[in-house]
Amino acid sequence: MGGSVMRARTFVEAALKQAVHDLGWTWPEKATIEAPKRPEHGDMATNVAMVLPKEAGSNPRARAQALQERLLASCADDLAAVDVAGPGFLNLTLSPAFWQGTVARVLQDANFGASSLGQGKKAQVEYVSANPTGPLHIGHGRGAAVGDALARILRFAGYAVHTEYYLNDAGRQMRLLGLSVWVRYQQLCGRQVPFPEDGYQGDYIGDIAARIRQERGDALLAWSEEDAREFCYQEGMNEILAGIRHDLEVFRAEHQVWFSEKSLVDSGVVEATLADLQAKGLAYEKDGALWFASSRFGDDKDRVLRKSDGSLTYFASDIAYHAHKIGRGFDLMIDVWGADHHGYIPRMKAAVAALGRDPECLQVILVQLVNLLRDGQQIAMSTRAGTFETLADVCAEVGVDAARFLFLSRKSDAHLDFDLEVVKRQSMDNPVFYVQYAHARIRSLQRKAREAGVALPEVADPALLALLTTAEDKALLKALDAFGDAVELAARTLSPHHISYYLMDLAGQLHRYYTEHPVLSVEDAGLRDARLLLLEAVRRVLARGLDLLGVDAPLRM
RNA sequence: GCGCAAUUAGCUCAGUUGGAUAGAGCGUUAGCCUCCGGAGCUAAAGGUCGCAGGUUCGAUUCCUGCAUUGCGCACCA
Repeated sequence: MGGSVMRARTFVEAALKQAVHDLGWTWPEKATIEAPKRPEHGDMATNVAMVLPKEAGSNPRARAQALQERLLASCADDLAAVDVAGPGFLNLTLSPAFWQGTVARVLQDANFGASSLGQGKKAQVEYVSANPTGPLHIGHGRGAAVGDALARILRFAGYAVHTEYYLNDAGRQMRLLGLSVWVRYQQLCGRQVPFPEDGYQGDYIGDIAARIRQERGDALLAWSEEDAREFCYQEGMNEILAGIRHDLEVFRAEHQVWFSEKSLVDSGVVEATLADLQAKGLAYEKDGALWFASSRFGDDKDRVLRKSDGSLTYFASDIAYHAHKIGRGFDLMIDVWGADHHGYIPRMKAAVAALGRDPECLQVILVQLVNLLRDGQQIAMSTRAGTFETLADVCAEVGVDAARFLFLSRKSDAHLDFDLEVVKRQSMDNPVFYVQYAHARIRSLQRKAREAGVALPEVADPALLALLTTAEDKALLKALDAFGDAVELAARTLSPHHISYYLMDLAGQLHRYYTEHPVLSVEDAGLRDARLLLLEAVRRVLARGLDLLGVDAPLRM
């Protein structure tokens, strides 16, 4: 077997399947292969002997013993031990050489840990998509971190990923934005105009109005009400949007496409989609409104598409948008939403079904609200500006790395306390420093080595790697080997936090190793070189893992 | 009232195709610097995985009921 080019799980799976096949049995779907928690259970364990059909042999333990003999005969070089345990578990211990080969695999493969899970399928991640009516706040930041990390992880897992921001530039909120700016402008010009009750009250509205007045003077007062409002809306949205784009760029959240809702309406895609639904008999007129028969696809009730006053609901353009996505050939559509929109999922899935697709093509990631604190005291999240509530302000205070890592250290659908003082702290309260420190420590060691004239060996010679024999060596090697498993888990479950947990574990292994084993001060030059190679492999995996989260891997701290 | 989610150590949380004695950090306690960065490491204490049933060789994981908490239930966005 070619154990030297495979990850442990891949190797074990192939060897086991071959052994099962050789014995004339078929691999059961329920069989699992996993790294056991307890070291005495070997490096990899399988329940295959227990879940094989009864007719395959007398009892689980006997089947396990047959497999044991088979494996020892065929893979003696890579297997140090095969044990039958408990009710029929098969515990495999891989040879030291196999684990040591992990260093070479990492150093030779620039994409170590990458997966072919996605098989090149087209996936789209739509995230943030906040209405451009004000600056992004901390909650949007969490959505941005999750969406962006998801895109990075899915790319690494073999998907062709596109990222997109859906711009709600049509509808009531936008009219209200225009009106809010217009009223502020008039007030600046000395007109006594009452501010609309549901208008946007943030200071940024006044700033926009002031800028318009600075550029145009009182000229707008002579315009028609409609023209002035339209102008104020355009100016307001453009300025706010520019701010959003800037904040996202600083936050390292990339959107390849900014998709305009207005363009959907103007180009007739919305009307065409509604007509299509009607033609299929899935939309109908009632009480002067147009309804979508979403209850036929599992939703609680039917939903309005066009109100009796003739205006479209947001749901109508949302359906059209997803029809457009489907038309662009995405196999997987991922929408990142605020968790308070969870009630919206059944109707959106119903829409996808009505458009003729498996509703599973749409995966909605819910992102819970962020509780912003300072020293345990909650910071009010009002619409007023001034406190540290915008994403930009928070990033300026705690840094992008710390903010992103914290957002990605928890399941997205769980409440999160974001304490500004804790996130600034450089301790395990704030794991980003723990992981980054591990990377910086290795860099520091490599600097020291260079200064001492010690070069990293160009090839990871198995004879050198054979010197990596301690318990800490093996723990580190196994952790490196497991990177691909973490990537696949994160991609499969659309959960970036698995990468964070993996990195905290790997960093912990590194710190332990560092404390336990000297590298440069060791007598034996061969052992020194072997350890340098191992640490470079760890550094590369740390850097790649951090990159999947959009977090910097620093040279020094 | 209906629906969705959550409930794991004192605190904050991991634990996804059901696996062997349930994990991490913080906090607490006791240790580790003549040595490459102590922003680190080691160890201890700490649990009826909300409660009660069920499914099976085996359940924190799957099913049912109940309790508590949060969110959602518009011709709102």
